[in-house]
Amino acid sequence: MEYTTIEQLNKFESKTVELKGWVYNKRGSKGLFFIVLRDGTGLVQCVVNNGEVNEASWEVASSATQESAIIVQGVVNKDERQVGGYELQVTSLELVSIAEEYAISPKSHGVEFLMNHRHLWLRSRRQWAIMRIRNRIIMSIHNFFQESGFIQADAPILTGNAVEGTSTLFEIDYFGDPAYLTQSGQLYGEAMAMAFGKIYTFGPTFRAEKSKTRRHLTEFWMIEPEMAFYDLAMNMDLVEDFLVYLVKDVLADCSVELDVLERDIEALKRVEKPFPRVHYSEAVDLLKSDKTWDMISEEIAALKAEVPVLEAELADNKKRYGQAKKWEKKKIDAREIEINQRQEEIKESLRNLPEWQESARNFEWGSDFGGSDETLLTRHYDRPIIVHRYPAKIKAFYMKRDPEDDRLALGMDVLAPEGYGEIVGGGERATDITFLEDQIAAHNLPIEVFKWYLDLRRFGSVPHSGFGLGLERMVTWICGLSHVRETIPFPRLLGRLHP
RNA sequence: UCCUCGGUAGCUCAAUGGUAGAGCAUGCGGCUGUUAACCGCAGGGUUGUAGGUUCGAGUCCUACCCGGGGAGCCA
Repeated sequence: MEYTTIEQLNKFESKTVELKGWVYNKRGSKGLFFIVLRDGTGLVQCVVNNGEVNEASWEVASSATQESAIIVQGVVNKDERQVGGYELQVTSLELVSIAEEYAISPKSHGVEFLMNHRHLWLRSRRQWAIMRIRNRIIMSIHNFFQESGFIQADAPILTGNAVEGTSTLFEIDYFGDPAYLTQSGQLYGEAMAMAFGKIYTFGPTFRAEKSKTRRHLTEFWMIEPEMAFYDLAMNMDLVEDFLVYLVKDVLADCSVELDVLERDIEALKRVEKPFPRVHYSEAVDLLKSDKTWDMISEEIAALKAEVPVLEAELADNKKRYGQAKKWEKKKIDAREIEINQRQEEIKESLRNLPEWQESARNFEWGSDFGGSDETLLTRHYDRPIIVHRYPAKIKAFYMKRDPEDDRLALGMDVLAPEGYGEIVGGGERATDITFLEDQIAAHNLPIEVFKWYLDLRRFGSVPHSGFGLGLERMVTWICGLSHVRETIPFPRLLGRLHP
């Protein structure tokens, strides 16, 4: 008998194995129980037959509650109908510990409830799939850079100054002096690139802005490569290769996870080189175009047409309800909830879309794109796009100017498709010390704290570039989720510090 | 900070201003191939808080508290 994990069951067909895990779900009848076992690597249905196990094992099967810990021995059978494709015919069962009444039942729950039980919610199947994909992406990130001659070099988390002077940071007391939790490893990354050539940082990042949206966390993980002797074009080539590489790995290794999440694989398969490269001015024109206006009008019309259809179904269901059998009533009730939720979604979209439409049309050259603008831009394409050369005044002080148009900075953002928006921000850095000194003054930043940074331009200044990838936003997009909060084990959000 | 939507049983949700309900979960009973199993029975409520309007408030009004979504800002 061999102890193994659910993930490895395909190597033990028709053999007897031992599994250790938790009861994910249980159903059964007088002499037969179906226990869905969860061990962290997957799920498997264990069949306990009264006639085939001893009394002690049968007692464990009858008394085990949801999330009770058990050790199961049994024969592995291939069964295509089951989750994971295998089933265990149980020969013996041992109870490790009985679980109290479990809060998260197999039915649906609201966001607040689940967030309050995040420590338990992580055991659920969707969360399992998301965390495994997160893990796969992290591994691929390291592989990509390590294979390409980068070394990982970490930037400090505690800093004495705000990097860009724009964001609101978390302030702490550092032995009597004010200090901040880092909002970016950027400047340190540049120093390390001058030391090692090509580096990447991978660590937590903190933003104290009071953003309450599906794209924001107050604590998130960022990957920031920085490369000496790279210009903007090379930087864009790198980010393109990088993202294609990550998506390919997830598609190759996480088909089960993507399936659990019901992710549209085709959308991910379209993530191929080359990504459209859209000049800021071009993006502004597209945003203000009739094409964008009409696209939204069509969407509004489609949503408006959906309302009477839903209402008709609701009325029809109500009519049938009186005479419906019990199981039909349950179906009607469930459908009613679905319809109500859909109606709320439509209402919200109908509130938002006209505003988006107006704001896109009235967009002024020189402003930064808002969340809705990014969504609208990406809807014109089937894969990520790279928007480059933004107005300098909306970008950080260290951005190099476009030699062909001084109003522009050599920055670039990658916008993910399907409405996911900005996942990468980066660009080519300024090399001229006088320019940087002027910029620091123009941004009202204290020159003293940038003394060390300016040294980088004093001793062998070279063209260099880099970017930052928001891990959680990447995972949200790859998994096709509606909110970043599910992409990190214990999300920190505005108003959320526990558990 | 501002805009917007919401708060009813442990959970998810119903309830033209007129007797607060259902499903799940829990307990008991039935069923040897179930797939969020099913069937029967039972327990379970100060409708977020405080006021107000009314013969009568879950429903209308005011204030506050908590949560969702969005703006600003950003990965």
